[in-house]
Amino acid sequence: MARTGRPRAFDKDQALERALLLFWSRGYGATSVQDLVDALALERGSLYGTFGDKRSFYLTAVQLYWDTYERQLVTALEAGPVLPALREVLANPARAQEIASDVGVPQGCMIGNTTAELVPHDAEAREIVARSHARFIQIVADALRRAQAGGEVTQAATPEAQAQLLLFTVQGLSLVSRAGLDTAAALAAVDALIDGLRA
Amino acid sequence: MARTGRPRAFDKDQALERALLLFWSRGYGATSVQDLVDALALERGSLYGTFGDKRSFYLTAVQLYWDTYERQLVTALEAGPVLPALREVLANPARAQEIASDVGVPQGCMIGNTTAELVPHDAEAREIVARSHARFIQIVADALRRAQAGGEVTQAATPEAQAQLLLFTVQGLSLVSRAGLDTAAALAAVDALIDGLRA
DNA sequence: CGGCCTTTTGTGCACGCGGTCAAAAAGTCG
DNA sequence: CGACTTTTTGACCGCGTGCACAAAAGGCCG
Repeated sequence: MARTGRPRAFDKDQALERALLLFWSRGYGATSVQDLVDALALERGSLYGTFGDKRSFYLTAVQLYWDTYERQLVTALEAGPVLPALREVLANPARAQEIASDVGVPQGCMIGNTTAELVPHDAEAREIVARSHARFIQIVADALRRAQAGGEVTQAATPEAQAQLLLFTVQGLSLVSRAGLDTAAALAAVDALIDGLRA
Repeated sequence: MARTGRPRAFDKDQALERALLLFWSRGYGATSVQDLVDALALERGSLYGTFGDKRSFYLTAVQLYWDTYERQLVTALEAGPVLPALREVLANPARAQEIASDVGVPQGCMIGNTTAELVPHDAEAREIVARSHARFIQIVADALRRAQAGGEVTQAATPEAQAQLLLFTVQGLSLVSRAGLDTAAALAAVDALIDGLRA
C-alpha cells in the first residue's frame, strides 16, 4: 500500500508491544496519551496517525495480548497429560503476582482488566472479551474431552462445564491477585480444584 | 455535634445508597461528579461538604457494599447444609446477569470492580478489598470446617484452600458475567465445582 | 535532479473534569 | 428579635485530556 513516502521513524510492532505493557500495567483510564507519547518515544501526531485514537490503540493492544495468550495456551495443552498443564495455567498468575509486586509491572489478566473497565460501556470491547472467553472455553474443553476419554478427568460434569469453571477460576485468581495474595494459599486452592477434576 | 445550624435538605443515607448504585453500575472513572450531582439531586458543594471528594465518597460506598454483602453471606451460611447455600452464593451473580442486562443496572461484584480499577494505584482501596477478601475466606472456611466435620464436604483439602477457591470462582464469575454469560453454562460450572467439594 | 507522496513534528484548541469559595438561606438559642 | 452555626447555592478555576492541523522532512520514481 504505502509504496513510497517518508518512512516511519519507529518500529510499529515494537511500539505496539510497549503500549501493551503500559496499558496492561496501568489500565486504560490511568494511561494518558502523554504517557504513551513519552514511553513510545514518538510524537502525538504520529501516534494518532498510526494507531488511531486512544481507544482503538488499546483495543489493538488487547487483541495482541489475547492472540499471544491463546498461542501459549494451545501449546501448553496440545501434548502430555492435561491436568498438570491446566494446573500450570492456573498457577502462573498466582506466582506472577509474587514476582511482580513492583509498580509499573503488568498485573492480572488484561482480558479481565478490560472486562472490568471497558466492557460495560463499550460494545467493541465486549466483543473482543466475549470472543476470548469463548475461545478459552473451546480450547480447554477440547483438551478436557480428550482427558475424559483417556480416563484422566472425571466424567461427572461435561467438558464444557469444567472449562467454564476453569475460566471463572483463572479470571478470579488474576483479579484477586491484584489486591495481594498469599501465593501458597492460592496454590492450595488451585490444587483443590484440579483434584476435584481428577477421575 | 451539630447542635444547631441550617438542617440538611436531603437524606444522607439515601444519597449514599443512590451513589452506591451509580458507582456500582458505571464504575469509578466513568462516574463523574456531575453524574452524582444529577442523580442525588443536590448541589456540588453539598456533596463535597458531606462526603468529601469523589474518591472518599466511592470508598465509603464500597464499604457499605461490603458490609451489606457480608451480612447476607453470614445469614446464608449460618444454618442448614452448607453446600446448597454455597451453591446459591455462586449462582446468584450468574442469574443476576440474566435479569439485569439493561444499562444502568449494577453489574458484577463491586469489590471485584474496585480491585480492577482502583487497587493498583490506591493503597486505601487495596486495604478495603484485601480486608473483604480475608473476611470472605474466614466466613466461608468456618462454614466449610463445620461441613467437613459433619461429613458433608470432602477433607481432601483444607477448609481455607476450599474457601480461597470459592473466592476465586465467585470473583471470576462476577467479572466474566459482565461480558455476557450463558446462564445455563455458568450454573453447570457452579455445579461441577460444588460436586467436587462433596464428601 | 525535481516532483510527489507519506510520515513527522510541534503547536494550538475546546471541552469536561475534579475541586474550591464566598455569599445567601435556614434553622437554633439566649 | 438578633447573633451564631451549618448547609445550600451557583459561579468559578486550573488542569489535563483527546484531537486537529499546517508546515517541514525524508525517501522513491520518472
